[in-house]
Order: sequence, then C-alpha cells, then structure tokens
Amino acid sequence: MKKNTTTMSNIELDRKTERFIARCRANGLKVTPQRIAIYRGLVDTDEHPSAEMLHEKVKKVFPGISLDTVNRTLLTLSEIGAASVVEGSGDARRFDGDSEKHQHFKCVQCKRIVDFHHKAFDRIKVPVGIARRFTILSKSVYLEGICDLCRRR
Amino acid sequence: MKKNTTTMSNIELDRKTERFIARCRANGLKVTPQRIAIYRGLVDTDEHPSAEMLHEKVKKVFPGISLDTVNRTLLTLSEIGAASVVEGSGDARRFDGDSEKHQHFKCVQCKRIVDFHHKAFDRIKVPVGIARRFTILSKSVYLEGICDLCRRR
DNA sequence: TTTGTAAATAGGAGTAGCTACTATATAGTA
DNA sequence: TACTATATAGTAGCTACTCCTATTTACAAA
Repeated sequence: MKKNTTTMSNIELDRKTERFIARCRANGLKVTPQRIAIYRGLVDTDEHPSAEMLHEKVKKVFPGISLDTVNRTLLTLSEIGAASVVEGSGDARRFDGDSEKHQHFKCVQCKRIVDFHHKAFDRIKVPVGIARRFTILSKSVYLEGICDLCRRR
Repeated sequence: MKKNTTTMSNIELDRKTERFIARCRANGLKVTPQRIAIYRGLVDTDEHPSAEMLHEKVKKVFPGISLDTVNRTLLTLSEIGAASVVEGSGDARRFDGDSEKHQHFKCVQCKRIVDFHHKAFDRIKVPVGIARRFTILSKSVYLEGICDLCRRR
C-alpha cells in the first residue's frame, strides 16, 4: 500500500499544474520538468515545507535534482505568486525592545522594519475554534511592501 | 559633537533600565553589565537590529563582548518579555503553495504551521496614514502558541 | 525539423547566522 | 569573605542559503 501524503485528487492537482504552467508562460519563465515537480510537491502537501524538506520529496521522482534548484525555484514561484514564504526570511533574526503594543511594516526592498500602532489591530479577535484548539501566546498583524524611501527612486 | 542615535531621553532610558533590572531579578537572572549594555542598546533605537548590528553597537562601550553573548542575551530577553523577535526565526524558510487566502498559526514548540481561514482577517483594513506612506503588497495575521498535540503532554 | 540562444540546472565552493562547547570570570548569597 | 550557580569569551562546528561555472535544455525563429 502506498503511503498517502496527498491533500487533493490527481484531477485537482493536474488542474493546478495546468494553471501553473500558464502562469509560468505569462511571466516568461521556461517550463522545466524540475519546476513542475517542485510545484507539484509543494502544492500537494499542507506541511509548509522548507527547501530541504521539499528537496527530499522531489528527489524520489527526480533523483539528480539539486537543493539549490529547489531553493531558487521556490523563490521564483514566490515572485510570480505561485507560492509564498510563510516563515523565515533567510535573513538574520531581528529584535525589538519596545514592549508597547504595536505592529510592523517591512520594506521588501531595503528590509527596513517600521513600527506603527493601529489600535484596531490590537483588538483583533481570534476565532473560537482556534482559541479552543490551541493556546494562543501571541497574535500579530504584519504588513509588507515598498517603503516611502525606496519608492522615491 | 556626538552623533545622536538616541530615541529617548536619558531619564527615560534609565527608568526603563531600572524596570529591566527588576524584571531580571524577578526571573532569577543575574544582572550583568553586558546584559544591561545589550538591553540599553536595543531599547535606545528603533532600527530593529540583528544580533550582529547590536554587537557592533555594544562593542563601542564594551569592546570585548562576543557575538554569541549578544545573541544568547537577546533570546533570553525575549523569554522574559523584555524584547521580542520581529523578523526571522533562525530556522529555515518555509513555503506554502496554497494560493487561497488564509492565515497561519505556528506552534512554538514543534514548529508546526497550521493553516486556518477566518474571513474577518481577510478584511482587516490598513490605516490610511500607512497606506499613503507605503505601497502595501501583503498584509497578514499571524498567531503563535502551543498546538493541540504539544499541549497533550 | 533544425538551429541558435537565453534561461535553467547540477555540483560544488563559499558565506552568514546561529549554536554548542569549554575554560574562565563574576553576580548574588550565606 | 568565600562559595556556587550562572554568565561570558573565544572558538569550533553546523545549517541554511547563495554564488559561481560548466553544461544542458526549453522554446523561438529559420
């Protein structure tokens, strides 16, 4: 019996793959078998894998693939909106000593992090289902974009 | 003339330092000059420094201090609530291929990331001042805590 | 179908950021 | 003042990521 790590039907997966291929072409990206394998590996799980984890998975169908290719491809997918980075930036950990409640905006270009405080964001309510299932220690609202200084060029 | 990287008066800074010392004692942590220097360096800026950046800064008043001490101390401060990590986890970057709108909960113990979707979180509104100043590319609500599986022990 | 070429890949080397280890030093306590 | 648990400095090691180069490949144009 085959171990099932699948989160959707093959039909659904194929449909997504089709749309992914279209998206690649729309962005002038070549459709390589490696890219498709990585995309399918990523979409067909809800584990939020790291590049390393996906590399292991994709190697089973594509033994020669390199970790660098997986990493590079994942970043490319993020750029065209076919994937997203949900944790970790690859950059150094950044600290804040301000204990007042506030939120952060991060510039994706210069990596500057700007504080702001919007009271409504302090008050967002965690849905009951989540609050029951998990012990919530922190909740935060996080914005990303281009900052005023970078936009000025 | 002294370059001014200060964000608050010396009086304010000293008051914060006092409270920090009390907090250390309350948590059974020793009050070392290094710890104080690191704390003051962190609080007296709004740059959200990395360990490396703070290390450079603290070295000016404390030449022999090691990067490891800065890193370790910052994590310690985070544990007692005197600081927080605002970006980067030290762990590997994690990806998501689900393009549907949703939010994430991350377990601080097992690092598992769980998707959930709460429509109200899709609709949070960015304050006008921020929207005018920055080009917002993404907004997200992020929860951290202990997951059901980890709590069961 | 063939050919040209810009893009992608494999493999490996290099780098940055973090962590573990050990000997020494020090804060807090009795 | 002496004791002990904790913290630090210095170093070595590890992991995640990025860069480099030669080779291969997708795909456009002939």
